[in-house]
Amino acid sequence: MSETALHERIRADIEGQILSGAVLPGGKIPSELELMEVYGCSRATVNKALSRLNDAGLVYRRRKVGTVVAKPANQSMVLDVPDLRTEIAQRGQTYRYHVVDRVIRSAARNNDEEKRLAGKGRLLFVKGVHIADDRPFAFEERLISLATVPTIVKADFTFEPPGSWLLEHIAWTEAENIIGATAASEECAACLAIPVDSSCLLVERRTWRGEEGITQVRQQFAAGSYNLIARFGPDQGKKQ
Amino acid sequence: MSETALHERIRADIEGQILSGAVLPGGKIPSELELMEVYGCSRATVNKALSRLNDAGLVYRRRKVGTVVAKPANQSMVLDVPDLRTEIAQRGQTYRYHVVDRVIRSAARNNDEEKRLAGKGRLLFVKGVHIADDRPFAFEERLISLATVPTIVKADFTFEPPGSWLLEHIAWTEAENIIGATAASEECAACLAIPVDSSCLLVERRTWRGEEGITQVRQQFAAGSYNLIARFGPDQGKKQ
DNA sequence: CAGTGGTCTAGACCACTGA
DNA sequence: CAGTGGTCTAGACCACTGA
Repeated sequence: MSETALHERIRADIEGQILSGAVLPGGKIPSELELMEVYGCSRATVNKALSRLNDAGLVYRRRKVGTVVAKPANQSMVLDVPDLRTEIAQRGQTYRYHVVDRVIRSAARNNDEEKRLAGKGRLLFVKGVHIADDRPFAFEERLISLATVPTIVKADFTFEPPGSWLLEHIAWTEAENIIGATAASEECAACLAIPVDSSCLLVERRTWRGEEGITQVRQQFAAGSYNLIARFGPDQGKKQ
Repeated sequence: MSETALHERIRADIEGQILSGAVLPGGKIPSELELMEVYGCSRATVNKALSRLNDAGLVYRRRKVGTVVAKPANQSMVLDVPDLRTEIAQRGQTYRYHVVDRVIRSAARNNDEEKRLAGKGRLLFVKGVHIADDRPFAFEERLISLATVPTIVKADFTFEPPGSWLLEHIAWTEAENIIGATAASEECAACLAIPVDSSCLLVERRTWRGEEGITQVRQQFAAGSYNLIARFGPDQGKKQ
């Protein structure tokens, strides 16, 4: 085995040709048979390289036609949505979560979204503040489906905030984030120690496991105190 | 060949066991040799299934140890960052871009970021407002590297806004978005027809082609008028 | 029909790493 | 040392699809 695998070298070669513009969108990549000769390897190896490029969306492949460079209509970026406790710890700050309110209740009768989340069970509502180095950092209101996550009623959130607890105990299969701005309500402003109506970053997230809703959460951050970062680049694909 | 490929069936089987919680994080997936017997297939086939799970971050694999279910630390979502003109058109609204200012200048001497973007060339600065159905929608300040994109000096932005022009004419390989909130400045408030200091969603984006900077842009949206949406789900991975 | 990719097999040698 | 994954080969049959 050489330093880097051959299939990886082939993949990088072709990716380079695409990104440098040497092969334009719509342009053809050599067929697997041709690449076998160029690299003096088996078809399985070039197939692996081309399949990865296909998975990454850089090319598409069709029988008889061959492998073609895709158009960069690809405007999707990768947004890391980290656990707040983890993120604050990584900054070297001390983390604390303060529970403002904690109630078990049924879904509101006039709220279809809550009813979908609750299913046939009840909801745990938790309101709290994330605190970094004794300064309030995020105001959070969260609903959790007890039908999906019954064991969370025993959790102690002064020890571990509900978001982190859920991450440790439940695998989600689907999530949606809506990111916007809002003006701080009186309660939010009091919790974050900022003036009423000042500008806040607002993140609303819903997560599911298959068809079952797990949680929905609304987080507010004082403007400038926190940003989300989304990236697109060639250094993707490294995990764990 | 059956309806779905065998490697895909194996992948889905194991994914199901992970997502349902039948195998917990840290739990072991059978070795390739064991799975060969279970599914009565060759090692290459189970390897392909397990490799895809590894790429997706659901498991990690180590020699001698085997394949282990990863902790769901995997909090990366896909954020679509669409072209504003396209997005407004898709909503069925009429789109217009109003140029507030347009200047060609050198990088500011005390601004390292501008100097990196400019390289050895000058910068095109464009300030403008995106308008949907005659209502101001976004306030935008943009710098474009003329070293990288010299032909943009001839573009008519009343016809096509600079962001859309760039999308049509330049392929980028890397992009970074910083998403936060801010309070509207006097100028921004005037352009968006909102009160000074009201809450705005702020998107700052930089794009590169290889090592060369293409553009950096700062867009502000009145709170509530626009949201970004990021998703994670099983319907990912379909491209083109 | 003929070219191209999709998938699979049976086997091989090797690298890494826990015991 | 022994088990496990990483990679590769040479070959096979098939499905799809443009000409």
